[in-house]
Amino acid sequence: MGRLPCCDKANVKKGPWTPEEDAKLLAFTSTHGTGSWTTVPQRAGLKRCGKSCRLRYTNYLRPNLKHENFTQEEEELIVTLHAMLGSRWSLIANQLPGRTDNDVKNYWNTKLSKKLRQSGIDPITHRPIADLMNSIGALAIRPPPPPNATSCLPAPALPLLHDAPYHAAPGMRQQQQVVVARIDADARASPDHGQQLKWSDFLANDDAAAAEAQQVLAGQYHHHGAVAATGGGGAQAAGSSSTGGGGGRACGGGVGGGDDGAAAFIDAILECDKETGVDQLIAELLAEPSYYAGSSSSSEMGWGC
DNA sequence: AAGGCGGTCAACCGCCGGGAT
DNA sequence: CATCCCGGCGGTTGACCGCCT
Repeated sequence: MGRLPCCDKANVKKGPWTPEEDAKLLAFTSTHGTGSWTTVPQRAGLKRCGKSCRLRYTNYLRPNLKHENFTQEEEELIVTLHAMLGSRWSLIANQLPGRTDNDVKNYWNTKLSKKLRQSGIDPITHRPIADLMNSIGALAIRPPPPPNATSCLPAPALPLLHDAPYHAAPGMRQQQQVVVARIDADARASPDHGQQLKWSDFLANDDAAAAEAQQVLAGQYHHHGAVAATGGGGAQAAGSSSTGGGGGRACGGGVGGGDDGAAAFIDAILECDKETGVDQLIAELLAEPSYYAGSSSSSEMGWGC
């Protein structure tokens, strides 16, 4: 059983707000305040869902909202905070007076993420894309093709040994999309194969992220000018690729810094491979031409035709 | 001129957490 | 403790607009 709808959808208007509706809502909120949104539509004489009223008010009608373009300083702050908090837009928006979470989210999705990508920074991890490709290239090992297979293997055939459940902080959810692929030999070759690396060992908890954000806002963060540089700064804020060093618990190293969970996790796996000699096996497998299809870059990565 | 296409952004949807009962 | 209700949040959608061919 799903939840009951928040309002009677049959009698509720949807779509863009008219100036008349805006005026009614504004008049009501200015005299009565916002109070209980579920009763606002009825009391304000609007055929709208309460949630719709709240959204319209907070994103558009609320006093002191900025409607002009984002400034360079705001851009840099968004990038920095996103590097630490992930897509927790309301938290980010709280640090930008006059901006709403919807504003920040839209601006990120349409402009900033693209800008970062063009600067060679992965907008999800805030690490240089080249680094990520190297990591993935070292990890994405594919099983030998079946005898009758064509030279093109589908990516989903990858075994996922470390795709274990973890308690991703909300801001880290997108990092679930990072596929960490390993070969079975890894687990067998490891003397500690009973233990597995887990994302959770490498993820910052919310408090830590929030604390760091506060440090940034307190002026302890020295940003690096342009967004491209700030992206690097984001990577810096999240720890360099070597900060995860020492590897994960399974291989006896220390746990990577919590503020760069994904990077530390990947680095720990690489470190573990080194200790167990699996990296040699991986290198041999990578050197085997039959694992690759064609010569395009995506094919070289073994991701299809 | 018209259709295709991509970018932008307001709005919706569904889930979640917290407070009230 | 369990359930309900509400507000808040993040992801997604779709309308609109301008540019290009």
